[in-house]
Amino acid sequence: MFKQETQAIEAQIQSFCAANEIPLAELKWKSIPFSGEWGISTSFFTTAALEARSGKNQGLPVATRAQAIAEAVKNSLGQQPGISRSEAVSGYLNLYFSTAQVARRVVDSALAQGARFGAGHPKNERVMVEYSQPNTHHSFHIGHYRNTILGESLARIVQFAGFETIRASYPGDLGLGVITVLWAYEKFYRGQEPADVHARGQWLLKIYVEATQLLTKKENETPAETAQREQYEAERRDLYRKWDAGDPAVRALWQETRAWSLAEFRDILRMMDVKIDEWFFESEVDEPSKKIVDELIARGIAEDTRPEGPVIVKIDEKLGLTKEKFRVAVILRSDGTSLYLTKDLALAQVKFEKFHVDRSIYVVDNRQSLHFQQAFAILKLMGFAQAEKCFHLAYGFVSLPEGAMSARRGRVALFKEVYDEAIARALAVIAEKNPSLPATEREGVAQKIGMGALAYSMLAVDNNKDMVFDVNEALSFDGRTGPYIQNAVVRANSILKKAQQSGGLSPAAFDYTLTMHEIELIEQMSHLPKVVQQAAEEYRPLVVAAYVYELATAFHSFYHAVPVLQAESESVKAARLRLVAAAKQVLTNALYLLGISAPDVM
RNA sequence: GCUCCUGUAGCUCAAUGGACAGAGCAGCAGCCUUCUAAGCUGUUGGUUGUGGGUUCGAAUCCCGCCAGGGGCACCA
Repeated sequence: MFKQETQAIEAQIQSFCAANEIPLAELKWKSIPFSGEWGISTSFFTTAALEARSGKNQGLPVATRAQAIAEAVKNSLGQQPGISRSEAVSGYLNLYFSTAQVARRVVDSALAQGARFGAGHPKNERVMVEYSQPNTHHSFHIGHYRNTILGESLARIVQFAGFETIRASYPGDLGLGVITVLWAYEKFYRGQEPADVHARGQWLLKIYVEATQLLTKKENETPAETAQREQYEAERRDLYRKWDAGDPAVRALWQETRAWSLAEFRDILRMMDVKIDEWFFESEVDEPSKKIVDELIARGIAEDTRPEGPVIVKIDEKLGLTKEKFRVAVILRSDGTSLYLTKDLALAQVKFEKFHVDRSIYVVDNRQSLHFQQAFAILKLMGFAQAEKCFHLAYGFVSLPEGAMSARRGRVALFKEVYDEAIARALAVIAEKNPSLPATEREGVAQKIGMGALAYSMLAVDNNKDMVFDVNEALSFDGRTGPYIQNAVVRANSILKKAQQSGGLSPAAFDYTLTMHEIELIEQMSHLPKVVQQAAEEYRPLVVAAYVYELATAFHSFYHAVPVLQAESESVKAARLRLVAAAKQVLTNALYLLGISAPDVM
C-alpha cells in the first residue's frame, strides 16, 4: 500500500548508513504494534549486531547501539513527504503517516477497486487445486466438508492473489466399497429408492453399513451363519470380477447408483457455492495408469516381480538414500490391477501434459502424507519438472466428541444434517433478535448465517491440526465467529441504507482529526493486499480468517464509538460514510475468500 | 525400528527470529429513549510439555527427552 514512500525512505537510510560506514542489514517494515496512531517501523538490532561482529562499535551493548543508530537515522531523515512525524524508541525507528492523506487513499482505492480491492497482479502461473474427493456410494460428512471448504477457500485465495486457477474434484467411484453397495442394493433393496436427492445419497450409506455387517465375521457364529456369510462374500467377489470385466448389466447398475451419489454431491457443492472446473474420476484414470507402469518398467525405474510379487519402485534406493524415507512403493498388484498410487501418477500426468499446470495442490487429509511423498518422488524420477511444485496440503482429520467417525457404527456427522441444523438455529436467533424481518427473507438470511458460522469455525483452525467437531461450537453465532463478521457488514449496510435516502456518497478530504477507531479501521483495511499474498504463498486460509476477524473487530469498535449519520459536521459525515462503504467492501472481499457471503440484514 | 504431525490461559485456538505471548468461550463488573446488543467497554487468568544449544534477541531455529495422534510393500 505504501511502497513508494517506503522505497524512497529506504534509499535514504541506505545512503546515510553508507556515508557513516554502518553495515546496514535488510530493512523489514512492520506496522507499529501500539494502536492509537498509525505508521510503520523497522528495527536496527541486526545492523548493530553486524557492526559489533565486524569490531567497529565501541563495545556498546547491541540494544544501546541500535537505539543510537535509530536516532541518527531519524535525524538524518528529517521531514519526509507523507510522514507526519518520526521517533526512535528502543532500537526501532517509527514513522507516522500523515493521516488525512493516507486515509483518503485507502478509502478511495477500496471504493474504486470494489470487489477487486486486495487482488494481486497476474503471476503468469497456472495452479490447479484438487479438493473434494468423496467416495460415491457413501454420503458426504463433515470431514468431507472440511476438505471442501479448505480447498475452495484456498482456490479463491490463490486466484485472487493473481494465479490462473483451476478447481478440480476427484471422486472415488470404484473399489471394493462401491461393489459392496452394489451387491447389497441389488440383492435386498432394488426398487425401494427414496425420491429426495439427499435421502437417496444417505440411503446408500445405510446400505453400505448393513452390507458390511453381513459380510463381517461375528464371534460365536453358527455353522449356518458362516455358510451364509461365505456365500455373500462369494457373490460380492463375483460382482467385482464382472464389473472389472465390463459386464454391461453390472456397469449399468454401477452407473445408475453412482449417478445418485454424484447428484447429491453436486447439490452439496451448490449449497456451498463451489463451482468445480474439472472433474476427474478414479474410473477414468484406471486404464491410463497401467500404461505408466509399463513405461516405468521399461525405463528401469520400476521393477516387475510378477507373477510372484507386485510391480514396485524402490524410491530410497533410486535416490541413493541410506535411511528409510520414501521406502518402497507398490504401483501395481501382482494380478495386474492398479492401486491408488498408480492412479495418482496417471492423474498427475494429465494435469501436467493436458492442463499445463505449473503448480499442483492436493487438499487431502494428513494420513496420506507418505502416499503423496511417494507420488511426488516418482514423478520427479520420471522427469516432471512440475513435481517440485506439487504440494500436499495436509489437514488434520475431523472427529466427533464421542470419538472417530465411523459409518459402520452409525457415528457420522452428515453434512446435510449439520446444514439443516445450522439453518434451524439461525432461524431461531432471527425470530428472537429480528422478529420484524419478513418471512420471505428469513430462509435466505439463515442459510448465509448458518453456513458462515460453519465455514468460519473450520477455517479459523490451522489446517495441520486435528479437530473435534462439536456442533454447539461450530454453530455458535457469538464472539469470534462467521456471524460476528457478517454482522459488521450488516451494520455498515444499515448505515448506508439510511444515508441513501439523503443523497449517498460524496467526495471527502479526511482533513479533520480522526478518532483512533477510524485510524485503526483504515489501518486494518489497508492490510488486505498483503494478507492475500501471504495466505496464497503459505497456502493458508487461516491467515485470511484471522485477518477478517481483526477487521470486523475494528469496525464494531468504530461503529459503537463514532457517530456517522449524527457526525458533528457535513464534511465529517461525508468522510465517515465513505469509510463505512469502503469497510463494507473490504469485509465482503475478505469473507468471499473464505467462501462466506454476508446478508444485507440479519 | 523408521517417519510425519501435535503440545501455548480452566477450555478451543492465534502469534513461523523482534517492542508488554494475544483472541474467543467460560468467570466477574458495566453499557440499549442514540446508525441492528449476533455488539461495545473494563477485568481475572501464562515457568509457551521438558532439558540443553544457536542468537543482541527464541513459543518460533538446532539437538535430546516426555506425552498424545497418524503412517510404513500388493486399502483408499
